[in-house]
Amino acid sequence: MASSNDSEVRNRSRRGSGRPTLADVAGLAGVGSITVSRALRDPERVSPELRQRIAAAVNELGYVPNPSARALASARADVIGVLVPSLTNNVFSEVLRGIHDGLGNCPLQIQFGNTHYSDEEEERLLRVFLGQRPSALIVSGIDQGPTTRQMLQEAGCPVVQIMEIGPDPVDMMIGFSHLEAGKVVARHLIDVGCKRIGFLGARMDPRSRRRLAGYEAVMREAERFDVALVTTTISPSSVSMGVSLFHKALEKTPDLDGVICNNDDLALGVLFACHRAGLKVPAQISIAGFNDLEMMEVASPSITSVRTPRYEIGQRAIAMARAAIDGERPRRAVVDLGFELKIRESTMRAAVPAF
Amino acid sequence: MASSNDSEVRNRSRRGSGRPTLADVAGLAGVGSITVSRALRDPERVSPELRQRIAAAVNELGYVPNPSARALASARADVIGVLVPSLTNNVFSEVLRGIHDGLGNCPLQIQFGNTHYSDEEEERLLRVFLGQRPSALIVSGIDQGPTTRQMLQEAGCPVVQIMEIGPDPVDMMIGFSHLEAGKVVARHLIDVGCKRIGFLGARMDPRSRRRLAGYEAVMREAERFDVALVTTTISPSSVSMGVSLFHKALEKTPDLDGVICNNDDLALGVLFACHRAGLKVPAQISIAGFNDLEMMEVASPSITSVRTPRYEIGQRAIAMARAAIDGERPRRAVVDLGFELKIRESTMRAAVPAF
DNA sequence: TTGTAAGCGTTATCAC
DNA sequence: GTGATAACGCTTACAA
Repeated sequence: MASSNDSEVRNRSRRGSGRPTLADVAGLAGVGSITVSRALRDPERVSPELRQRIAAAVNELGYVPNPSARALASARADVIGVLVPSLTNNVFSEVLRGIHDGLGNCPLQIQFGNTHYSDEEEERLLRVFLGQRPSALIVSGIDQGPTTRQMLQEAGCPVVQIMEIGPDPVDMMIGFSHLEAGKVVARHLIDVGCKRIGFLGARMDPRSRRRLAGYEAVMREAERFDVALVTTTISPSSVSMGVSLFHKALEKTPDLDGVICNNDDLALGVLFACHRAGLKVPAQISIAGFNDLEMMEVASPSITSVRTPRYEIGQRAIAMARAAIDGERPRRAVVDLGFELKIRESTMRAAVPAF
Repeated sequence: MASSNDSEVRNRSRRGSGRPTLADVAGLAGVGSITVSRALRDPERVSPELRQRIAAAVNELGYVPNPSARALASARADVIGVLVPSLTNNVFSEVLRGIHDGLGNCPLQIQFGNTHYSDEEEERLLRVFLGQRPSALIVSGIDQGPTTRQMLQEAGCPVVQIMEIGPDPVDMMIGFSHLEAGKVVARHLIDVGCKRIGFLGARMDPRSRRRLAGYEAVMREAERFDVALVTTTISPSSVSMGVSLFHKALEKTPDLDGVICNNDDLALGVLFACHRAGLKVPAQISIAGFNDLEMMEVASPSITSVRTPRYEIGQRAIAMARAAIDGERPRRAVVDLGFELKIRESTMRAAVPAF
């Protein structure tokens, strides 16, 4: 009998879930429970023979490890906390999909939090997450408030900021430059000969504002900027919001011949509004969106948009986090995944000479 | 000194996270740690005076409870496991949003799993979730495999099946009848005078199939059913898939004058395809979708669809789970949230006499 | 109402 | 390579 008193102790116990424990497996396999623990976590460190006996016992008992006990004993949970600002926005559903897929079948769990674009909520959720001693944290954006930022810095685990890049990462960053993206779209509309290029934006979170800043910079440089061309709202983005923003814009600037939308929902709304109003796209007005949702390519006309690497951001954020957890730590790494302007029918008109 | 040796023990400790514990709070407040535990979980059971001293100590120390320790000691985690088949599909993002919002700020955590429409994956994830001893489980659909169903039955916690209703709930159910929804749309297109009504479907998960069955039943009853009218694929749904399914359907049945789409993505694709082909909607062809995404109402023409209570399903599923956790158990409850046909321009043509 | 004692199931530590 | 022992931080059971 190699068995210690592990299992006897268990028999006397008054509480418990009734499910098999490490000690039960150990008893059945005739080894100490710590050996079972090792065999499960790092099989290399246990002799092949015991390894097999243990595997058999695990199978017979249908043993499933208790993650709470593991977390308590090791002072760290196999959980990655993920904070996103929205679940409605399909941009973030694709990020989440990338995160899930990036996980593969490694034994890490994802814990989501929806901040609803609120700094206070982000701080609150972070506090909750930190209470679990997560293995890593993934947060959206680079504009955390001072308290949140400090909490992240003192989190004691890898932190990945996603969606955007900037000069001063808490730890790691992965995304692209929204300012540049805004510039590229604006330049494109100027190149195809648009004179009065409007900007439509909803939500206007920090990333939206930076895309707007890119637009404004290019427009000023071309001496075409006009505040009346910018129409925004802090309300959430939607296709119908695209319709109403477009109507507002037309009221202010009836001579509009190009519209840059802060995302594809708005662009689709503008397209529908043009259909209804009998405006020819792109002959009378050009439309550009942002994110390049799948539908942009098959819309009629197809809509120019900026392809953003949403899925990749999620997937690689997890990869970076896992690498950091495993000790391969290129800390303070900033990864620029770039973006790609997809030029489509909605902006394909012959360039018009400047005068 | 009311303090026991709690804190002294802690000082000798060799492990630990360095973060304040219940015992530290107890020491500072001059009470036993169990009193702090009670004060935190059920303030009513502690005298106002101690309650206040404890609150002060918690604040001073910045104490955050350790959920692993709690879960281990109480043999149950404050976690609700949620299994959905997809994160891409915006139907489920709205369910998730409802779930999050239904939670409010109660101290329950959500653990998501994405089954990717796979029974095996569902079973695997369920096994993982069960290992955490969740407080409740929410699963999508009513077609779990036998193993999964048995695991759910033996889970020992409330189980809510969502999205659909059926005769034999594991525990609780909330959703609506997809068969009826399919029937209602088919009847509507017949009512507006369509003769050759096609059905377009992607993914074809069990709910899709039941909507198709509803369509087929009504079409047979009207003696208009024709297998050539049904065009489906097991590939995921998308707007571009709507375009290609529509092309396929037109090849088989060029006399198509109505299209019922299994969801709104497909319907949007059909609308775009009609635009490109110069087909007038609804004059030459009627289009109906499913789910009533926000964009259906502002599309041009606006698209008839079936409004489904996705957000409500999520929200009420959580409410039901919470009620059951709290012991108010109307077990084996089936809640039918219904649906609503939204008739819009895409099917608004004068009814044509039968001959 | 409050406290004591004894676990919950696992892992870190150190000895063999 | 393997094991006994003592935590990990909290809650249940029972006593006062």
